[in-house]
Amino acid sequence: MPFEGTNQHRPWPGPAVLLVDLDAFFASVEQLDHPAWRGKPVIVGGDPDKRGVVSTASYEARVYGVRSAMPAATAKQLCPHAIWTHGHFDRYKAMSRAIMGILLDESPLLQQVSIDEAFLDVSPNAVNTEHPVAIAQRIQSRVKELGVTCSIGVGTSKTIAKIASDMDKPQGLTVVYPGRERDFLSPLPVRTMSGVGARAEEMLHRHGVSTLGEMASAPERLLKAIWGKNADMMRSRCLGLDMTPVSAESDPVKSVSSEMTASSDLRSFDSIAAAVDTMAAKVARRLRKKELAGRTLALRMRYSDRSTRSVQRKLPRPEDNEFAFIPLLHEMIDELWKPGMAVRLVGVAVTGFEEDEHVQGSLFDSEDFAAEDKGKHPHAEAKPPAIDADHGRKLSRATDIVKDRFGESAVFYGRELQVKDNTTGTAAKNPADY
DNA sequence: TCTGGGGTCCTAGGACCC
DNA sequence: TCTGGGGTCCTAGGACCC
Repeated sequence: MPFEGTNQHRPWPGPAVLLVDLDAFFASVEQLDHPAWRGKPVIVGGDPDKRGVVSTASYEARVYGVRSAMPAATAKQLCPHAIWTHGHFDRYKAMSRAIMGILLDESPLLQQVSIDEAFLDVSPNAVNTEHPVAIAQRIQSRVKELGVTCSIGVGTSKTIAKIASDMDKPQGLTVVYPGRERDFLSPLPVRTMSGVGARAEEMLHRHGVSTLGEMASAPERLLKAIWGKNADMMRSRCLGLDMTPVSAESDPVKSVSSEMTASSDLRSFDSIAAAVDTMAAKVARRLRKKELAGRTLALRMRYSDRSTRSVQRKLPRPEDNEFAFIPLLHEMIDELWKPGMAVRLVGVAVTGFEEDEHVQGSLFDSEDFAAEDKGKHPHAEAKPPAIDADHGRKLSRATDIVKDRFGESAVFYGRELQVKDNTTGTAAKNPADY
């Protein structure tokens, strides 16, 4: 194989990028923490009987055809004897941090893509004279000492490293030497390229384009129809001409959201409002933790036929507490839901963060709010909000303190209690529940 | 009781301004 | 009375990623 092998004597001029991908990460951590589970099929995911999906399957479970994102009910049929867990996210985060620390030992140019994936720029230069393959091998052995494994792709760009990392799993090391990029990419199916999803693949196939080599010479019109202004970029990536640098700076957060699929469809305003209130409280709490406040509030619903609709509204000013969100969200429910409709998912999102603009309580702020609110809603005086903005901020900070001390499930709002049994939402994510 | 949750980015249409 | 575009902001929907 011209692209594989780990011959360190072959010179490596120019840029070198690694993509480090942790193998079946969540399942591997579970097997590390539960010695009795090692060598056995382990599935981390939601409940098979509550519309859950598979988050990660161990390689022993993959033998049975179990895959990530598969309905948990399907996975259960394929592998009835699998060991099942909802997972321990805080534990995975801690392990991920430790592994990212190992990568940072090798190069400061680390771009973490997700909890289990990161790019690392290890281009040889005056400071780093070591061969990229030697660095990759050392990373693999150091990660293994922590009790999990990783696969690594080595290439001259992020595109190449990413695709290479997928070629041989688990514990693979795939190297594409400089100058070999086009030959490596050209025979691969279009779907292997990041950015080509189900929809793009289908359109490409319909036009007789099935490999990256064919995509590189596909008509301008076709690529434009699929990727718009990114068409040229996608074409050059097929040619191995990706220049996107590994970026150590993390992008600012642009939205914070929470959604929940009910284990059975919601059919009343009260049950929908209860779920929405819970989502609003979760989003608000995460906003406060991140010291963010947003000006745009969005509500999303998925109906029993799986169609989805959303509405969004501007707030008079940036907010970070649920008492500012909930009255508005209840009005938005009326836009998306009419009696008789069955709802399987509700989601709440906040966007529109202005730089450095987390809001702390101020008397002037709450007067501004009242004035603007009156202007928009002429009848506001007849129906004052149950909790004013200032009181809401104080109340939400008080609940934060209780939750920090006693855990997320220590505080519930009245409506939340009604749906606690009915949904697959917050309860499953809370480590305290296991 | 098949098909999650948390994100980012792009597009298209309408409002609005000049 | 009939009529242009460019720019920007907002909204809703959808593709895609892990």
